[in-house]
Amino acid sequence: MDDSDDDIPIASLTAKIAPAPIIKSEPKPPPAAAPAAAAKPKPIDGAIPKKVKKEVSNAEKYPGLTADEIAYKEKLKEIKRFAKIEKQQKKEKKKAKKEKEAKKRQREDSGGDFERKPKKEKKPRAIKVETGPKKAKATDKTQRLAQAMKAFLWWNAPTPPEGQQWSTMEHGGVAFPEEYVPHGVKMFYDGKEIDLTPEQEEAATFMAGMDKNGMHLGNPKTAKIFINNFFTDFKALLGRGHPVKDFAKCDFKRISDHLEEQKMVKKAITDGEKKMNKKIKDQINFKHGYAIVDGHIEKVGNFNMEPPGTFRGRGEHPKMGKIKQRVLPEQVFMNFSVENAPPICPVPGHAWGEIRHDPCVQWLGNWKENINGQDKYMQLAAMSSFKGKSDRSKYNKAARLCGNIEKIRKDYKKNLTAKDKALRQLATAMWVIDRLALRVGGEKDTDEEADTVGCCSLRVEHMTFNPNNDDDALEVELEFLGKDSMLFKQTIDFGSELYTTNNGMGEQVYKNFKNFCTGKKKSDDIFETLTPSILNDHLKNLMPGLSAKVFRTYNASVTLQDELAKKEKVENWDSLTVTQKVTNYNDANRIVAILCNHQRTVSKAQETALETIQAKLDTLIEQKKVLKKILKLFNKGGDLSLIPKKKSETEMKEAVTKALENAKKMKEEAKSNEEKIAATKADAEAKKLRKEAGDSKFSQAHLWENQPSESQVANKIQQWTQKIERMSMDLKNKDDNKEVSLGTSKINYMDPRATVAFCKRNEVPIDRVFSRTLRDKFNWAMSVTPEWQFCYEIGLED
DNA sequence: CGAGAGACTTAGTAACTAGAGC
DNA sequence: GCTCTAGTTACTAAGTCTCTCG
Repeated sequence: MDDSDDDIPIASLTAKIAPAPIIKSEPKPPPAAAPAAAAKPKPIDGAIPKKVKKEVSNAEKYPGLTADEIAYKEKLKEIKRFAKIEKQQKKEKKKAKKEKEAKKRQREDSGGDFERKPKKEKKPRAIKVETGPKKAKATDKTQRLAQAMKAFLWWNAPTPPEGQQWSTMEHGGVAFPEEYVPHGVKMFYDGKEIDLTPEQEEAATFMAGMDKNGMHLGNPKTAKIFINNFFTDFKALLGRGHPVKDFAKCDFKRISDHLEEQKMVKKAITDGEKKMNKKIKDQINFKHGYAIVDGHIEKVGNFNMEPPGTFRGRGEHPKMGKIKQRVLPEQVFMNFSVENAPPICPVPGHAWGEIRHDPCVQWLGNWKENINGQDKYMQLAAMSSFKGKSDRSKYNKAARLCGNIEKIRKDYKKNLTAKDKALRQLATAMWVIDRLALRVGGEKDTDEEADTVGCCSLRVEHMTFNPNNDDDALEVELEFLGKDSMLFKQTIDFGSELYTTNNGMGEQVYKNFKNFCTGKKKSDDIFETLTPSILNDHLKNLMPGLSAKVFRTYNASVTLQDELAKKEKVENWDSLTVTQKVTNYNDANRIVAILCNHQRTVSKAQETALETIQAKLDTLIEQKKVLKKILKLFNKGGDLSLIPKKKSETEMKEAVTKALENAKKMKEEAKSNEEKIAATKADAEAKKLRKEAGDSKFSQAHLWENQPSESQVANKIQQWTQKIERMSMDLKNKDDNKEVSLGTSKINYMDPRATVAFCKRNEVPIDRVFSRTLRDKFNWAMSVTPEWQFCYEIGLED
């Protein structure tokens, strides 16, 4: 890893550049240079501006070339150097291996009973002389930065002045995506080639890159919206009087093929190039990925400016497909402390739009996107102190709800039967938010956004009374699209024990809903008197700081804790393995995820994978039947020559090896793009062949090349029984969980301290339930005792 | 008081990568 | 040692909630 200080932007930034009140970047290149530069060969990856000093010497080395071309040449050189070193290392390794084998052969040739070389006499171990402190194990810069961040325990540090988030803050600003480099591949209109300007070509390329079977174009309804929006923006780019008028006549096939080819070229990347790319990525990361806040290193969450493209709104978003424009530095605001040097604008000839020094907000950068006119922010990462503090106080607030929940439930229980309709609606909504864990559901403009709802915006059409035609039941089917257009579809039985015992008031809620829906149109609001602010204001009166979303956090955390406690009470709990305990934890997690309606869409690939497992399972079952028949032959003294034999696999194996070797060779030798594409194609073919060979092997795995013995057959039957059992369990698990997303509740809803305490009580390593990033995000929660409980008292900590 | 700006949290999906399994 | 898959991370859309302003 390069440790030169030119890639450390922050600590040395202040020292390196004089503080300037107005931000200006390097002088703008003459406008005529821009299109010319675009036509130049594209650098392999994000071009890192070289030092001025180096540029001068390079300019002498390559007279007549532009800076970009020089940078490109230099990069190529470096890649070649890497490749050379790698080749050399391989050669040496091979040589060493050869020598070792030769020696081995020599020993074997001498009859195997060779005389061992007399062992060299061991030198007496030198007495270590302590020369100073032990040298730390070599670590790379990323690791050292991670250690530095870990060393800062914000929960022990003094807090900034009231209302302020920080006292000093400096950072490297946002990184911008590379300028668009035209590929020159034409689109066709009505069978004819169309010339496009780089800007138009870029837009056409966005469309060409869309997955035809993806979530936008794969669905006829959304595809129509997407294409309409795209084409409107595209036509605006083409200008008035342009021959392109009808989307149906547009053909982007050539461009999509070109994109496919580019992907293949990228796949055929050598190890040297991979290393080079990683190095470049690291450098950008060091430059923009860290901030210094009140003297501590903090990780930045998002420092890459969102690149232009098509807007991918979810569900039936009315604006999906519109072109998301490229954001220029002039549109971006930077926020940092006044005494620090401003981040350098990385785009030559441009400057930041505005400079702020506002310590009351967390954001480092801010810009507006052109689709919905919404603000976007550059912020610190989830593991930072900013996020950690707000996360902890979120969970503590939810814990305080433990001590207030009885009072709140009493309050809405009383109001459920109030004479005032508004009060009854308020109480009913509170019941829904508490018991069904729905979001509050703010008002939405369906011309601008997808039509999704939450509690306050529920409409009559979302409720079906008596869906099962059972007049005695108090059942209601709730069906609507929630956040991210995720379907919520549940039949609520208000008469069930779940909603009637412990002051559940299920029957009353059912009555209220019936009452609120009568005499209304389908498109009318159920709670016409209620808004999120009325609801939240009321909640605030019951408990300071309380809002609707706290109920989701509270319910998720309490549910997790209760479910875990239930599991830990099982008699044989202590004898369970760590893996079994983790499975139990995941089961509890799943209950929370279902409560919060956290879903994921099953992708085509996942669906195919499931089908493959099912097919394999079917094969195994068939094979077991065959094995049983063979065993019968033994038992009944039948003709053993009838036992089917395994066909030779050698030929196929050899073909596969040959194809794979050939593809590898092609990949290594590929220089031009055409060769790289050919290599990737050959590789795909070889892998296909290998898969076929694997399938064929699997289909006769139960057989033998020679006649088996009875015990061999019996053994195999036992093996197959176990295999079938394992595979069906696996399939069932995968099928049950394919649509539930466990991650969201783990990241946002369940108090991490409950998980940490569970792990400590049960000697489950924390990394079995929290990934690296989650452990970093929840670093403040790691020190709790095994007895820790999610309760009112812990909420009083801050 | 309501609308909307502004700030921050919550969310699913696409892309990437580590490590289990052959 | 290599591949494939499951788990993880990056990305950015879509919510909630507070505060200000007219």
